[in-house]
Amino acid sequence: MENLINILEDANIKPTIERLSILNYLDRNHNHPTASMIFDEVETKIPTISKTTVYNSLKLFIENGIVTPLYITGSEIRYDFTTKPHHHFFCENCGKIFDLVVDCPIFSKKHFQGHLIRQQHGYFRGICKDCLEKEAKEHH
Amino acid sequence: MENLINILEDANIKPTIERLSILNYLDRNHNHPTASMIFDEVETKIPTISKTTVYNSLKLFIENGIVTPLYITGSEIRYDFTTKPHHHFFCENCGKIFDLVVDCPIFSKKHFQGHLIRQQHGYFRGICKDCLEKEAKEHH
DNA sequence: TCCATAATTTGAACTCAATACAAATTTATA
DNA sequence: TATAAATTTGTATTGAGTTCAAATTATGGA
Repeated sequence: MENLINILEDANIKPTIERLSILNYLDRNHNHPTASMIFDEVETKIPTISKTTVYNSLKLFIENGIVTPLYITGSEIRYDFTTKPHHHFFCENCGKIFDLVVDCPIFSKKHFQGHLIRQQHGYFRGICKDCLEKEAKEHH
Repeated sequence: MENLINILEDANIKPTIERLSILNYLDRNHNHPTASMIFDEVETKIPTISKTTVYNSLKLFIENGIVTPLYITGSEIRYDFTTKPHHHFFCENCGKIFDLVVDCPIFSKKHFQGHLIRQQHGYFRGICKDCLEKEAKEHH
């Protein structure tokens, strides 16, 4: 938790109890949650917290580069505690989003064909390994 | 237009005047439009068309693989007349989405780390070449 | 400690893309 | 032509995300 305070302070964000709790959730859950998922869990610890605070905090985190928004499902934004760049896989069956470590030669470039690159996203859609195996078992 | 009829029939979609008009728009405009942009233009030719028909048609096109939905901006879905796989660049300044031709070694794989791949998306965010040049000119 | 100011949080109202659904219309089939 | 099926339409609804002013909390000086 001390570590999370430092992360916020390094990003010039005052570490309020709400922000810490949200960041703590993201730190413990690398499952690319929605704002609702975050709210539901944090609410059990801070019953007075509002959804607006969750959105406000996430916006702050994004603006300061410690969280990355993922536009993958098309229905809602997923939030990713920014670590090192990686790809994502979205299972159209179970809805889970997995991290994929891909050796991508374009990653890390700051300029490309004259454009300034700030963020890079690679994501795949399909059926995940787990769902494929379950399916195979059912048809046995 | 004859060509578009074939595309729909090959996808087992009855080529109604509404669907043809929507596909015709996507064929003429490779600027990754929103459903609203499509509706606004098609409405000038078919004044009775409804937004629901636009959404229904796009859904049909997607299900049959002739259109790809892009979840890039986070606020609305963009539609891409499916041709060959390519990456996208989203300019955070002007909002335009460009096609990027990238030599990507992962593209075309049908399986990856045990997952079945149906779609692959690579997109970049930043400031586009045009906006960078305008900015440079202003600061002269 | 007290007070004034600033920062943060809250909750209700609102926006808007997308969906649901039943009625109306058009098209296909017997 | 009549009946059924497919398509379109328009209204109502959903729900993630935003707006904004009031309430609360934190900060810093006297």
